[in-house]
Amino acid sequence: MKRVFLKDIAKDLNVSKTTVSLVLNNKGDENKISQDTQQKIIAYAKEHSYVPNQLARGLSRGKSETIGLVIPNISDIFYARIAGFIERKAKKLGYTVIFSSSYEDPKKEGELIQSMLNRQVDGLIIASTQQNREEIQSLKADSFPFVLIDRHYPDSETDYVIVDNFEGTKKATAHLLSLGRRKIGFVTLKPGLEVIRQRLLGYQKALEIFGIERIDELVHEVSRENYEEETINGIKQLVQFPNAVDALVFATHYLTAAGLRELKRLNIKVPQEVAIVSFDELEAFDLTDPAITAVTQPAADIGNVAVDILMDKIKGDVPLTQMGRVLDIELAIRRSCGSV
Amino acid sequence: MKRVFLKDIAKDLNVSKTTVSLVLNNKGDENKISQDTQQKIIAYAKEHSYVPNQLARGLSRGKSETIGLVIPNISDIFYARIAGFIERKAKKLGYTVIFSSSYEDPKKEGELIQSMLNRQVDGLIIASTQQNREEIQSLKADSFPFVLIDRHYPDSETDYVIVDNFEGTKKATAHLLSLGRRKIGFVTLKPGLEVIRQRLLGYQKALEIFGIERIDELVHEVSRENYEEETINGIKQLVQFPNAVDALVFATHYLTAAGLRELKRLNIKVPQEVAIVSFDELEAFDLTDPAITAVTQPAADIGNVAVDILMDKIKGDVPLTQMGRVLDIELAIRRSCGSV
DNA sequence: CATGCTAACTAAACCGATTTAGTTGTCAAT
DNA sequence: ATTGACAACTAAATCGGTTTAGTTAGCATG
Repeated sequence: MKRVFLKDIAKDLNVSKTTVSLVLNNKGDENKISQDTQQKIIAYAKEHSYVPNQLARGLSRGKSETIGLVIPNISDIFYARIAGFIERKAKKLGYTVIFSSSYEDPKKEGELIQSMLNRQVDGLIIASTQQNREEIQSLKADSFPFVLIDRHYPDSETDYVIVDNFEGTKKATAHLLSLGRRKIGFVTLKPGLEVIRQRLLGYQKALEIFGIERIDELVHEVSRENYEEETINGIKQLVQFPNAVDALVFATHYLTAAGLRELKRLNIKVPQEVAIVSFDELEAFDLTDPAITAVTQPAADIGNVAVDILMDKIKGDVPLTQMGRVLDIELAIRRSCGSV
Repeated sequence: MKRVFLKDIAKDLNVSKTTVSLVLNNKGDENKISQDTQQKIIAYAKEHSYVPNQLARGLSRGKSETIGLVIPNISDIFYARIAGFIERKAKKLGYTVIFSSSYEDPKKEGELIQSMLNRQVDGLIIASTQQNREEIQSLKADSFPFVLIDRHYPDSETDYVIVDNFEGTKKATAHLLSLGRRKIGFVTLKPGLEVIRQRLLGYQKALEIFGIERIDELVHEVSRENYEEETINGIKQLVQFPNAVDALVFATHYLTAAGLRELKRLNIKVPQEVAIVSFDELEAFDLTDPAITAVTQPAADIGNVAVDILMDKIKGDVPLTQMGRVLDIELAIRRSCGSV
């Protein structure tokens, strides 16, 4: 079956391209194209299964019905889940999603954003490395529609959808404290991301509330590139005199997995000797030994709300106001914290 | 900073659009544009950070430097991982990836493929619902570049990259048999997918090799939509007289997770009373209680090989021959099968 | 001095749509 | 018979590139 174009339909039906275009875009009535002609065109289009070339349409309309998704890593289940919700909702609204992973490289992130702009995306959803203020500011200056998710620039006024990271680790840590744990370690990433800073602050806040002295040595920071090895080393230190912990809070799901692996290797009983809580989770955290208490993030909401806001921006319905949405997290209490 | 176009560069430098286009596409030398002019143009482009509009370029060249990825579900860690590898490799080669999830709906899958074609993707990578032979055949008939992954149409000659599903469950089941288990159940999806059929056949083959009689009641098939509840019911039946199993093979990672959850709820000791093996895995399967023995799939290879083949097709280097690649799986032996 | 070559460029068509600014024909009202 | 209104269309510009098929000027050659 040969592909047909507007031109072909026009020629075959002895009408102009304009007429065909108007009819097929449902603007026949408002442009007073006769019912007769409309029927003819629609029938012909259906029969030859005409579909417009999106590149041509995009070029001439200046919109591509595409949104770009820039995330740290599509293979991370957290982002994969969000991507799923974004795609589903976007598709429902007639948009296609193109995505790229930055792997936390700010330079790459910048290139990805540029590349998406060249592809004329109508809007962007970005989980930023947070080292690209310039880029983001310039999007804003051009009033290009975009929404930040998961991570935002606290002192730049942009639209964003994030979770309450501070509250997350605060709640997690407080839960351990309320169960009587007193030497609580925190395994986290080296500073750089605001989300990570917030998680540290939440941990510290909980200690403060319970009147527990902060011991810097109990916070172990690992690099993203080499987190497995460094987490292993961290655990080894944290379970030993003089700062042997009785509980650990992990700042991400993969740190938790790496940490628990090492705790098992060391034959340390969880939660009896060391209780643990994870910020964010993997799918089988309810099946691990022990099941892992975790701060759960509302991936569906993040995705859906982000698309909602972005669509408002694209449609231009909303004024200039920037909307920040901070979603609540929940603590899924399982066995690893020692409370069950 | 205002966006500049070819036209602007041409006007400002008093040359033609043609010249600018040729130079910026590295065709200056072969078209005898003087070094002088070339320098000027390149410098100007760099200074004003010119980047071509990909829609326009795509429209006029008939290529979009985009590849489409159609998978059942981006939120499934298996596909998310593959997507990550595909994206990384494609990006390296200058391609952008657009993706869509079919959620196993053949009709939707067909629409997604069409929609991607309208967007002028240069090629497609598809993990098909396998209910769209027509669609796939027509791609082939048009000699449109595409590669099937994970699932293929066995009797259609297309390019594909799959894993050896048959061998996977055969190996898994044989392992259980070699450990002395004799009443082995199989929890799987209702028929429909060739991969699922292959997994069933592999399970049956292992039984045959060991001279064990097949008992139909030991195969429990669940629907995708309601797999959790149906798996729970299945487990309840499979651990009871008269067909109480001493081992279970699960056909997918999520069936395994649901199954293990129920086994725990029923207080059945794994692997002592019932050993289990999973086809495919979740990230924390080495941390579960007990750690789950699983057939592991080479996501990186699937993604990379698929892109390799697709690029060959797009470049047109290769003749018409269709290439099928069946990748080996491995059995990651952990505690749930009772051998450690 | 006409001819041919080549280096260095360019005009204009084209990709496949959308959209602006008309045009044409019919009919009713004056 | 003229005017105006309106229904039913359409020609051509436009989006921002790529590419084909030239053109022009300068120089060497017989």
